[in-house]
Amino acid sequence: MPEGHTLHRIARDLHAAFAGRVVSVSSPQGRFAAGAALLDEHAVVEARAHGKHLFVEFAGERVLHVHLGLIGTFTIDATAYVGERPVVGQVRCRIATDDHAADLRGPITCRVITPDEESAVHHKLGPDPLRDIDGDPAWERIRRSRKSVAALLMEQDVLAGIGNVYRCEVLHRHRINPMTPGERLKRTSWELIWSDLRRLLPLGVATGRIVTVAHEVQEIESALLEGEDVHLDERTSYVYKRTGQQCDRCGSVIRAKDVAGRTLYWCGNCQRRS
DNA sequence: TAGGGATGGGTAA
DNA sequence: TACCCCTCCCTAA
Repeated sequence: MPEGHTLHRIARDLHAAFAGRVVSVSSPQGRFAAGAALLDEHAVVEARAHGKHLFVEFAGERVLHVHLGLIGTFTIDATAYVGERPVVGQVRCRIATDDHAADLRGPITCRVITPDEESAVHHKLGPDPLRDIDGDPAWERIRRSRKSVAALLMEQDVLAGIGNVYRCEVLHRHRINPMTPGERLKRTSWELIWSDLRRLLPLGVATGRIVTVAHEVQEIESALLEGEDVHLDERTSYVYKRTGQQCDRCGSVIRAKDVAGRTLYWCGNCQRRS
């Protein structure tokens, strides 16, 4: 679930449900009881995301900082009735009003921080395609590194919000060899990557899914332009989790390799650009 | 129906 | 490098 688009979508939904409202905050599971007590019966000012980090600002200079990790989820639902909503599973934190309930499960980070501490988190993150127009700070890091572009795209202090799916897919979309060292990546290649991520991530926010295949990208973009609801039943990718299948573009067999503990998928035949 | 792997990343060893 | 968070989805039976 959680690459950057997921967190921005959650921030958007939390903001719509709770901004300007006094909320109840609890920890049904118990592990966040002390933090919840600091936020309970305070007003939500704003919810925002930077990369995979989520911040919910409350009145009184208190900020809820959440990172979902690999398995965390944060669901926001309109409640059909007033009152206590049944707790299902291990709910670390619940934010609720009379008409909405948001349940956080399985996060790697859930803590209350100060605005200064939030600034420190932002400071450690690279530019986020959903938040920043200028990607050059990432390029300055990449062009000085001997690590592969595949590794660099995953480093959150280089570029914030990109995970394994977007990195594999964006490199395939532009025929870039994932093993190219950052210092040998062409500036034009970087510009293609950055502008493409700026295009693709908002589609992820809008649909709640990672969309990278051209005909789906176009379908969703035109639907959004028309203000229509977007409906996608098929889950497709060019290379992600397609080991052994044929590359749509050249017919070669898609390969997989563990790169720094994560599975990189790519086509060794048509991804040759640097 | 059970079991394993993953769209992450910090910390301990 | 191993473990943890303990969810969700997919596959094998």
